[in-house]
Amino acid sequence: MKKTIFVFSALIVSLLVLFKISTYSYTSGNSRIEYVISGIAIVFFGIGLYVNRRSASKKNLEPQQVDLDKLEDLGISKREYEVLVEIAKGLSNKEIGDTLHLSESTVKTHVSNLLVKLDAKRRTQALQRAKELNIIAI
Amino acid sequence: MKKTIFVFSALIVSLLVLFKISTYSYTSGNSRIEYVISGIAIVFFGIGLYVNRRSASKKNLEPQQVDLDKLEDLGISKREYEVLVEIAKGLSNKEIGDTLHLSESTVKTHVSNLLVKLDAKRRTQALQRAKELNIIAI
DNA sequence: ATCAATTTGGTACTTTAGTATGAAGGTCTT
DNA sequence: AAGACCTTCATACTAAAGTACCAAATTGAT
Repeated sequence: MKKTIFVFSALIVSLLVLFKISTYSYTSGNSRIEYVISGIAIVFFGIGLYVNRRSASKKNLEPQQVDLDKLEDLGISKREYEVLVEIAKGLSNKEIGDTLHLSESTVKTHVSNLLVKLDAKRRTQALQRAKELNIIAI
Repeated sequence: MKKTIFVFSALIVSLLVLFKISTYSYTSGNSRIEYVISGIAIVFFGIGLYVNRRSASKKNLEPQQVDLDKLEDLGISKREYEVLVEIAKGLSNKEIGDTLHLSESTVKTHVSNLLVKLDAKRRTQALQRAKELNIIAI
């Protein structure tokens, strides 16, 4: 939350500076108050833009972030999830067994359980469901 | 661009209203100018937030746009691409045939050609390659 | 009109994928 | 310790997926 602290600090400083400017404007000449107000409006409009740009760029990354809480809801175990990730890479059951040091039989068991838990008939459908549920990246 | 028009209209109206308030504040009593300025700051900060929220939600959709020029480079025909899209939805060859009004044989032919053109051994690997090449959404 | 590529479809075959069922060891909780 | 769940693996089977050829109608460009 470093960004939040920075933004709020900037807000407070801007507020103080503008208060002083407005006070100065008042004592020296009133005809410039409109300009000061315009300046304040522009500055805070810019700050509003900046703050949301930060949070927006965050949100662009979040959709590719996995929602690991949903795994518990779906009853998907760690090992099953590991298999799911390898499926997403386009590997066959045999290849998944090699990379995770499992027999093809075990992989098939995990895949079968995944299909039930993801309510899918095929591994491609499982991938599509997993993407919908945000439990795998991209 | 209806949103842009609305936002700028709101900006102009806010500006006019705040100018009148500030003028009134000035003639009736100067002690409230700080409050007016604070109000202006908050309002324009909020407008800045709103404007960026609109444009941010637009940008979230763009990265999932397909790069159709690459299809020519890869030699993937229209029909083959249609089959690829259905594969991404998790459909079986039979189901793809039903939705595209093709026999399962034809779908198999298209899939086989896709696998060669995408340099994949399986349909799941084809999906992963297609995502890498940005030729399918999500 | 001809040639190349696309689209469609078939048969026959091999290879993966997926189901069903059983079993055994490990872990964690009550 | 007993029960529940996870993990591992096996066998036997069915169902898809994928390959290899072949063939014919369609389309697009030269």
